[in-house]
Amino acid sequence: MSFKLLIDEIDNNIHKILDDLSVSDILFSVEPAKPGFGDVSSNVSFLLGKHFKKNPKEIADMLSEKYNQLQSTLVSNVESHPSGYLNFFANWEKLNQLILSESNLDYYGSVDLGKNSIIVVEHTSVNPNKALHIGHIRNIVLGDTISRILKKANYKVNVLNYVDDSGLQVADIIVGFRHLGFAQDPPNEKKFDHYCGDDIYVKTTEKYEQDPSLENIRKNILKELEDGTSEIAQFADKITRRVLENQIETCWNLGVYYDCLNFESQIIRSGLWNQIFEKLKEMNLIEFENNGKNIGCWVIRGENNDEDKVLVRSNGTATYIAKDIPYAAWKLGLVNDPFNYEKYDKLQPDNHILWQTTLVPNNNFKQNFIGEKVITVIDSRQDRLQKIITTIMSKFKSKQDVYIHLGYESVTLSADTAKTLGLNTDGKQAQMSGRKGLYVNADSVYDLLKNKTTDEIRRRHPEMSDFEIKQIAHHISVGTLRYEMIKQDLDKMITFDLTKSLSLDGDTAPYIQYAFARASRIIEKSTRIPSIDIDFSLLNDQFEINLIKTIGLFDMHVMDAAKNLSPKVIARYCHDLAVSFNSFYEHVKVIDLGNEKLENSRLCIVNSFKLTLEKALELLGITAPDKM
RNA sequence: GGGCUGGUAGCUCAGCUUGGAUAGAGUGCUGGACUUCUAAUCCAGUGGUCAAGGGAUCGAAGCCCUUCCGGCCCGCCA
Repeated sequence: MSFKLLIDEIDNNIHKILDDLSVSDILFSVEPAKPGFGDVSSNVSFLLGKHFKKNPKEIADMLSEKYNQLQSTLVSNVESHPSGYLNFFANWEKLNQLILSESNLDYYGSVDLGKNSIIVVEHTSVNPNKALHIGHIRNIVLGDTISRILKKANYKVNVLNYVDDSGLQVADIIVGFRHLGFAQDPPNEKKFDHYCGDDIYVKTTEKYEQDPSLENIRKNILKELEDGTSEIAQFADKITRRVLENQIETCWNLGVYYDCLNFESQIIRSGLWNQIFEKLKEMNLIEFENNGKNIGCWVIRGENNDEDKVLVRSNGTATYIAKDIPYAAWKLGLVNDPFNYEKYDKLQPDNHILWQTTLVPNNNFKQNFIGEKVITVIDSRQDRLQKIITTIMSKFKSKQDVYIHLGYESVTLSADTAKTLGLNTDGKQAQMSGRKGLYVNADSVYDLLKNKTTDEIRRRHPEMSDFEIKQIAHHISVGTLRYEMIKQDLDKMITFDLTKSLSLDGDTAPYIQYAFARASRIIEKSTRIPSIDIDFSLLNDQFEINLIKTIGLFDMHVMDAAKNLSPKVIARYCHDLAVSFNSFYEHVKVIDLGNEKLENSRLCIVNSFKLTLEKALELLGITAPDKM
């Protein structure tokens, strides 16, 4: 609680006044004010004006008069604005102290939305037959950021990555390895996932057009993958594990970690589908078609104008969507867990244990990764299928909102970037396609960013060691990439442009990180240890107050972001913090003032800013270096 | 054809969930600020029929309806 204390006080007092007027059931707002309108505003006069059929301004006059007679701790004055708004001015000497003290605590910004309940977040979920491209990164960064925010909102979060290791895309590269003569090891120490995606997958897909007999081979391989016993299946398993390892390296490099890897092949072989199939039949959620175009199939009826969806083909096999249902049910703990768990071969860089499912019996302690609620991060092209799963899950659980599909628009390539990949689009943006080789790999974007930032740092700091430069360049590159992926709303398409993505000015992570580095530098140079044992009355300059106010808004933004599953709220908050600080920095001197008390007071703000920004950036998975 | 979704400054986007003040950022362009705590910065200027039309409201970028334009989805593929 911080700025929220002021808002709560005002909210309570307005309620008291309304009680005196014998008015209830008015849902007025009490919000941080726009610049120039005090510190907090309320629209209560408009709503009350409606109630009493009076001019809002008259009501505001009456309310401000009544309010000023009340006991206030944190409000110094209330004004009625000619527009009808009620504007509150804070007692900053007191609020300064509250906010600055609070911001020094470890849990600053934490809110209790989750009440320590368990929630599953599934993201990434990429076919292990290629390297991660920039489109996958949006999913991964979104999922990771949401997980971090939910943890801050007091949820226990289980992060899952569903590895689709038995689909058609995997079959494709196996065709390449086994029938088109691709060597098992990549040339020139190329990363294995890049080799599989850039070379084998693309070229194998091209060959299908020239040689239709390959289609049959592919079909057979797909079947063997699902059975899982043949030599081919074992070979495929080796290949997909190797690709997966590379993909996970990319994720780890971006600061993304998981709790458990789930393998589609194991879900299929576990027999979970049969349990679910019976349950669907019992609950009359699916129907057997005796005639029509889907004769002989089990279907789920389409809602409003949607077509019926086939779950079980007339030959008795389950379709893609059907396979997703048992997994969704597993995540919610609606089926008996058929899995055992073992540790992933490598330790995650954050030292957090990564588990993976296995069907092989072992003596390990049984892990538990299910949740009372599930969030599945998948792009919005799957809205329709996800809606079917959402409906089924709420019926299984007899509860709404237990399964949440967090959809987002996909990442496309700008016309210029498509051109550099050999596709002329007449100035239009282009959908990425793994099949056609039309994508930008995440690793390459990272490398380009790192080269650029390394040059920049070297230019600014000729004295720095290569090791230090590389470390800083890493944080800036990861920050830049992550920030670009979440700063806009989920329903907005991201048009990725290689050149523009390398921009480090303006509304970017480096801008924010730079503000942090400036703060670090002030504290370092002052040679004093920041403390909250200061004279708060000295902090009354508009730039100081504005910065403290922004620091005080942290928890409210965390709440907003968690409630609405909207990570961009935190991105914008970090940017706001940096803007407030940069403005402060340009106008207010901190060290060498010849006034020890004032210097201590200002140093306290700088330190609070630094601590708060660090926590907020952590929610975005971004690290701010002390120098850059 | 049906469904979902977007349209706000030259460009990229906030604001819309919960209607109310002067519609905000970044970028671009123009000009200014580094012997000073790092100029990856700051300050100022420029730039808007909030896609169009209608409706309900004292009041609409926001709510309802219609239309236009863009994107995506609609297989016994995954």
